[in-house]
Amino acid sequence: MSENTKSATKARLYDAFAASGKALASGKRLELLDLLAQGERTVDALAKVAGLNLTTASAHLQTLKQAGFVTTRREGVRIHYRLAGDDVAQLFALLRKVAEAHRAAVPAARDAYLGEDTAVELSREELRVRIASGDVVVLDVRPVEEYQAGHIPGAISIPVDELAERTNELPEDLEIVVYCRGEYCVLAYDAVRLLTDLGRRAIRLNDGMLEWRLSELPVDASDLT
Amino acid sequence: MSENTKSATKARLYDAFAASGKALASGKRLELLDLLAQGERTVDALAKVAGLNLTTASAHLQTLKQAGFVTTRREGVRIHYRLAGDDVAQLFALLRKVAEAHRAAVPAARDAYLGEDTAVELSREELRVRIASGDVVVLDVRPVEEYQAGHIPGAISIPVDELAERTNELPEDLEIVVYCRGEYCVLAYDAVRLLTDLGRRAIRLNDGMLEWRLSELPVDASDLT
DNA sequence: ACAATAATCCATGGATTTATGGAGGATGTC
DNA sequence: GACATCCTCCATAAATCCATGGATTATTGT
Repeated sequence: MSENTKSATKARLYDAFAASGKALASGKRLELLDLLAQGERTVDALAKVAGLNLTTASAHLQTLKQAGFVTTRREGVRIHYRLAGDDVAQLFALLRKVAEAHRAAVPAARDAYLGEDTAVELSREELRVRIASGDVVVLDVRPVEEYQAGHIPGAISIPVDELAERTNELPEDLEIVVYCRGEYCVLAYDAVRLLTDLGRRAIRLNDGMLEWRLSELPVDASDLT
Repeated sequence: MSENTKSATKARLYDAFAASGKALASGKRLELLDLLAQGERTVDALAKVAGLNLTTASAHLQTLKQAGFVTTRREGVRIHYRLAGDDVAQLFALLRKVAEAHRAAVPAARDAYLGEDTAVELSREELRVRIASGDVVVLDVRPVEEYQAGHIPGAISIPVDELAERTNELPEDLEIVVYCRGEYCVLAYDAVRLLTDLGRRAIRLNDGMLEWRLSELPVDASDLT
């Protein structure tokens, strides 16, 4: 192999890796990955939740598919996208972690979005202990589909936008541990603020379903729809 | 916070992550990361090794710096770049792993570059056992600077382009275990082919220094400049 | 102060990417 | 078969990225 061919094939290999890197180079695509990490979804549903034009969403999903991050499954007239594997979720989580650790802009953007919440949080391990001892109730505030696709065993599902009128479904004497998609998901922050304002004892889980799944803790799924 | 502001701050957070993702979106930048994972280097040195115009290399390094992946240190007239942390190397390694697992183009490009080598390889654990039993010699074929920045304890340094005229430095009776930068580094492949042609018993370590470091195995460094 | 070296900054043209309408393909319903 | 639905493909204009040459800044040596 000549030196020229060699450096050309080398470039091709790095470019092949970069093709996957490119898929991580757009905020919208990361948002789609974040949603897909919760379970599979149709193009239409993803577009709506992410606030994207259908065509644009489809194009981004094609890019993710090219990168090998997602796979598709046709069911009748609609196409369901899902993550190609746990390693993809892991890569996504690590990208966020590294970015937060080394870029000042990230914590700033994070606080602007989530609210600069110094409130106490519970770690996964603490939560498991307290579930076992039975002195807490676990609340999942994600949309119902995501709860059905997989949730912490024993968790109650009340999507955050229904929470105000459904607080009566929560026992009054127990502390409420709230979680949602992951470390940067706003839903649990909002829910804790709402519950606290209503005089309930509510606390946030450190992170969310993404990290729970990645640490290989048990996950329950509903058979409904 | 209004719904509009909220979705704007949400977009800003995802875009902040994507800014780091963008740094992974170019083959040249990945090549620079790969080099930096071996130890710090000046802009000029990086440009030469990666075959880049100085200006272009500098621009790519700025991008990596913006992403938080590298930091700089000035020493007199030159500026040394280095990885911002082990987590960056980990992210890089995971990107490659995920890309290889889910994109057919990657294994193809890999074989084209490295040669479709079905030869036997040694895992890190096997190597540690055989080092302990003393029936192998470990050979580092990376450039000397990289060896000096950190190598497997006990390894001999002979850069691959000096290997042909320096084989006499290797003991004749022992099997030679060769390693270089990492899983996709061509140097050890070339070295094993060369040594085998010369009638030596040579075998490749599974991967290289990158993975050795990430698995927190002991690393030696020379004090020589 | 002056020159030399290393790296960054700036301007530019060419290639890619992104968002978005509109056309077209696949599937299911009537 | 006609039609509706969901999604992808195509064309296009705006924005961004990439490589490169020339100017500029920071540091060291004379």
